[in-house]
Amino acid sequence: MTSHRAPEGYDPYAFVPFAVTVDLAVLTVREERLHVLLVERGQEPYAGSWALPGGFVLPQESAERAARRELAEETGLSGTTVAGLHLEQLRTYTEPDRDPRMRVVSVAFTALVPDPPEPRGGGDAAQARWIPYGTHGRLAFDHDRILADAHERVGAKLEYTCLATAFCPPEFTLGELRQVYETVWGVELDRPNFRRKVLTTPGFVQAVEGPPRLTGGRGKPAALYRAGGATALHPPLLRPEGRPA
Amino acid sequence: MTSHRAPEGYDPYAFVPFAVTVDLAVLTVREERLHVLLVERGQEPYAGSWALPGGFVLPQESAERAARRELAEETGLSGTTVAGLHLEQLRTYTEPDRDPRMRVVSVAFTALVPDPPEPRGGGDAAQARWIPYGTHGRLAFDHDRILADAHERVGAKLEYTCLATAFCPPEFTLGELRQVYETVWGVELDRPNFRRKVLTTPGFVQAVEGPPRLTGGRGKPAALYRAGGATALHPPLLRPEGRPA
DNA sequence: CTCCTTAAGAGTCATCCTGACTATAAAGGT
DNA sequence: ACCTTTATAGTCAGGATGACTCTTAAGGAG
Repeated sequence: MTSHRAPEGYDPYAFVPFAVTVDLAVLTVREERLHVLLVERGQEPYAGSWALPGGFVLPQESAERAARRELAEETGLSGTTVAGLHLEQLRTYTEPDRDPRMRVVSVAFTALVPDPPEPRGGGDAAQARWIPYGTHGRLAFDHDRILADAHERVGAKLEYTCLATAFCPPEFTLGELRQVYETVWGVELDRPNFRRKVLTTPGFVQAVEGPPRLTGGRGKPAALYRAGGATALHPPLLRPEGRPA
Repeated sequence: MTSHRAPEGYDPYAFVPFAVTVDLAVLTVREERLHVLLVERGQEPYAGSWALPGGFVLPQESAERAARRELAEETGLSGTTVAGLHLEQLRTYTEPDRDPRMRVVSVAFTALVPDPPEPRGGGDAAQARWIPYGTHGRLAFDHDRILADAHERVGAKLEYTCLATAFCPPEFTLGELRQVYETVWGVELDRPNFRRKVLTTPGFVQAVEGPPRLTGGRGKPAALYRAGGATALHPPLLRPEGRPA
């Protein structure tokens, strides 16, 4: 069988049309908790339920472009801000009955954002809010599954990439970076060991000149760092206890 | 915006229908080389070019079911054999112009098969063949990209999962397992160190009772092993030289 | 039959990385 | 003045790894 032939010969409309959507698992760390951006659905099915933001891919868009467009619409972030965000394709969800209305294939993305702005309630959603991970009830469609997959994926990528800096503002302390790991993994890490690991990995972070940040927090003021150029972590920074599949 | 509303209100047919296909990067290790299952396209576009096997997702199928069905059709493997194969969703390719005929979104899968049967030339493809990785010319559509992504993904997963056993027959020697790593990574590994790592990782492999395999090869006969129950490798078995992104 | 080649398998050793831990410095709160 | 909190420096033992050496057991060439 050739790769792209329709079931009944070549005719673009000889088969059931699929709708293609994107769904976004937008994660952030706020006040030492992992938060997810959710929208409240305004219509059936699942009216009143929380769902991941997302929407249809337009005729001339790639899925990633659609994801960035939807993200800007939902969060009120500027287009240039959204353009720089870490956005990664997670997986595509294709179960025939995942949407009761019609056949919808959804390309899911994960986005990591630093210290997030409060989303505008506007747009087309009834409301869009940052919800602490796990405190939402059941989400619409298969979005529970998507969100769980996103969490697992992000947790795994923290191990062997420098992705954690995507949760941080441009300049951050090592304490804030450690907080990202602790929050996503749900564990406590040893401060000195974490520091040693980050600082001895070439290109993970780079020190920022100037005085320590004058923060309102307690304790000794911390030095500031920027994300370094590296993307991969060798050797990785493994989760304690070994990672169960 | 609610998650699944059509651009112009709710009407399943109010937007351009997308075709949804699956493409398969089926990899195997044969004669110390990585091979890919490719089909020769019988019609335009790209008639005469090699392409990844694949095809349209049928109305009541998930993408994974479609992938298994196509794989059975292309390779002539029995349904039960295909059911047990390692099949993993790789990524979805959605560039608007990736297929010149129409808007086609393709969900790509990676499959790993042990010592492969020669595919039947039958089916609908002009021919289906195992081709040594890299010796094919340019593939049709964006299949070069898909294949490269599959290679990279498999190489990465060998590091931190027990996936390598999916390339091996039910009973295999440590030399065969090492050959998988060497072939996919394109490096040579130290025999004793590889052996130590595999044997000290709980659940990676389990020894098979009985005499060593009477093989036609030279050298001391090797003991046989089966895949153990473990799926993750902790700590991972990292590629030499550090992995560039 | 004997030597050579090949690969399996056992073992050594130094180095690097990590986890656990102690200690000091510098801020805010009471 | 203390106490709490956090950053930062440093130590130390054990595990994992990379680079080796050595022995064992097969096939092939002469």
